Amino acid sequence: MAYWLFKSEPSTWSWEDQVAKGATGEEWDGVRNYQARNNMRAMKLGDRGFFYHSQKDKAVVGIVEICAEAHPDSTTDDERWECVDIRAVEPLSRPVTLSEIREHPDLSEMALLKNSRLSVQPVREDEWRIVCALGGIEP
DNA sequence: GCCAACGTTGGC
DNA sequence: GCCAACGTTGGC
Repeated sequence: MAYWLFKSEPSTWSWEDQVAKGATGEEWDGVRNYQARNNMRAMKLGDRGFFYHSQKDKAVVGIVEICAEAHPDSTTDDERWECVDIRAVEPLSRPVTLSEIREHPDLSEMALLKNSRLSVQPVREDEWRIVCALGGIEP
């Protein structure tokens, strides 16, 4: 199983919006960046991801699961762009903020810090475990 | 609201 | 295929 991180501005699409979609989930559409798209193409059914709120929150707030592998993005006719569907699994007991991640010595390699503008990122298994621990949930 | 970083576009 | 111009993102 692989791990990922999905970044969203809460004013555009928030964790609460994601939770409201329930087990059916929702397309992670609108991505127009090749690196982010390639990451989504690499995702397998059942892979897990962090849901990160950018802008005001700047924190990982929940766990999501891939519930449909890459398929054409319904918001465009441009066949270059694909997306996966994700569904909310559970919220973190407490959000893990960007500053906490930055301060943690074992999280310094996270794409969130190294490539802050990438909206869909891979997360290493050790990073996954640490952030889950900080968030007060089981990995 | 500003600005740095960075990805994309388009002219050459 | 290079690179300048431009647009967008996201932290501060």
